[in-house]
Amino acid sequence: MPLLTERSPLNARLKPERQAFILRQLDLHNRVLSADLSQQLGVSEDTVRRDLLELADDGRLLKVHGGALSLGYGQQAPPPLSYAADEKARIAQKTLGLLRDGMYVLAGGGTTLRSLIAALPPGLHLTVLTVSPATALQLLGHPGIKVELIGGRLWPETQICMGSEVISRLAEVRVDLYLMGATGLDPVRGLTETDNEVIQVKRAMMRAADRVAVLTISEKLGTDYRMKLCSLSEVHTLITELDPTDPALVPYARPGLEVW
Amino acid sequence: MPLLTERSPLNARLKPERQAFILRQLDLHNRVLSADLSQQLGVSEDTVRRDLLELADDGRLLKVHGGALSLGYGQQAPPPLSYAADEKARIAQKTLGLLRDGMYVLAGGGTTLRSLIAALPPGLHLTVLTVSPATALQLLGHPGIKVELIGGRLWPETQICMGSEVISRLAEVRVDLYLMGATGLDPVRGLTETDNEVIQVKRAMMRAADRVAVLTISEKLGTDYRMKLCSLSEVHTLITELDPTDPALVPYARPGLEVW
DNA sequence: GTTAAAAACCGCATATTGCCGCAAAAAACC
DNA sequence: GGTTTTTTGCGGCAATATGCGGTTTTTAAC
Repeated sequence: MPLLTERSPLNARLKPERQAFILRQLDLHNRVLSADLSQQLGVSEDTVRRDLLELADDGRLLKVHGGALSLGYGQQAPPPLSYAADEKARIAQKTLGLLRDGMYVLAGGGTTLRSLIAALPPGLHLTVLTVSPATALQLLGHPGIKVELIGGRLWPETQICMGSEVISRLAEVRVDLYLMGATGLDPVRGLTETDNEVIQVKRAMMRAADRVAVLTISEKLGTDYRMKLCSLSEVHTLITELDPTDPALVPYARPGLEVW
Repeated sequence: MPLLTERSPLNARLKPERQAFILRQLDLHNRVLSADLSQQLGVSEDTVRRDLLELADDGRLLKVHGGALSLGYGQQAPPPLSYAADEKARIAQKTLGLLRDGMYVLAGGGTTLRSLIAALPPGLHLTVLTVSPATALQLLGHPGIKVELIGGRLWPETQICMGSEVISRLAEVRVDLYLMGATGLDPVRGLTETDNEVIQVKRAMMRAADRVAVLTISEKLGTDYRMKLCSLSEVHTLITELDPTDPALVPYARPGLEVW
């Protein structure tokens, strides 16, 4: 048992100093262990853990079992939620009803998906596959979720990985559910997109999934674009922020398509 | 028994003198403890506390539990970029000398890499492969750069894709340069890591690259961790924020290793 | 799966610090 | 010299911070 060397290592007796030290270590190594910090700072692990909790509450780091991680270097700004935050939160809440513990889920990009991720309950255990690095990074904040990133050429316009490499990877997997964001959605034309590459990727994802759920704000209902992705009959669940009985949703009701 | 430093505390009995003394101590040490000041000044801790309160009200210092901190403490680790932004910017500037138009480059994760990306000139044409989604996303801001994301299981601890899938993908590529961040770097033990998985990925990247450059702030020089990644002889270029002639870099000088 | 170790959590005891009010002392004022 | 104002110290009490023992949860190993 080492005697206290007259003073703790960095004279970090004041709480702000301790916490600054912790953040500095995090910057340096991206991860810290409570046990290490306890020894370096000369305080009990309980104190370290309380510091980590405070810093985590302030959004300065991500607390995990045994220590802490620096959170996504870039996107530590928590409020990048887009304009229709309320609607998307409602969509997220409904979507939770689709998720079961242990599921394999494909997730696209888009702000609606981000909102869903923010609403995921801590206890949920999922394996999520995605072509969107942003989605993948955001999912890291949820300890129960395993994240599989499908790599390939990353395009600036869509911020997702696209290309033949991605398609062939998707052909090798099978998942329970595909959570898809929509670009254009019309009762007659079905789902439409502006980019042909995106269509190829989304189709590959649909083929890989037992069930396809489309998440979209009602604003996109009735819009269509040049390129057709698929017809509504290939979608199993449609989730909007509206009540399922809302008149705007009537044109979409059909056998085999659940409207939530 | 209070030691008399530089000035007899008993001479500083008047409030203005006491407060001046406190501010001087703060300038000197960036931190003061109420208990210490009470002893040094020969007044009660209550008086010290009242002094600190006044000074805090005047915005001259930051009062915390147990003492006070010099201002600017909270700004030491602002969210935008990590604390060693200056050093990393200098590293980035040097690293640009390694890059040529049309190159294929492997990039790791880490804040040093992010700083480099921020410093990339607009005209530069590169193809960058990376296992770090955060790095990939940041690169999207540069029009001239093609981004290839190597997918796989994404781990929260490191925020990079790791695993056998990544390794086998890396075995299939060949690039001109690998820009590597360092965890531990020691003249004797070479490069060391805390995580065995990371080592596997980094080794695969080294095998894929004609040239390996290690980017690190000097703070990491002389640190080592449990697991050995490789010896210094396998590194071709070492870039720090220091001048290449700096004494701290002397132990690293050897044939075949350029120190920038 | 089961089991064992580690970490997290909880409540509590304790020590330190902060704050309020008061009274005495000092200083300032007339 | 007497009065007023400021300053200081002290006691009591609340708030904070920290460590410790016990239990629960998580993780990892088998």
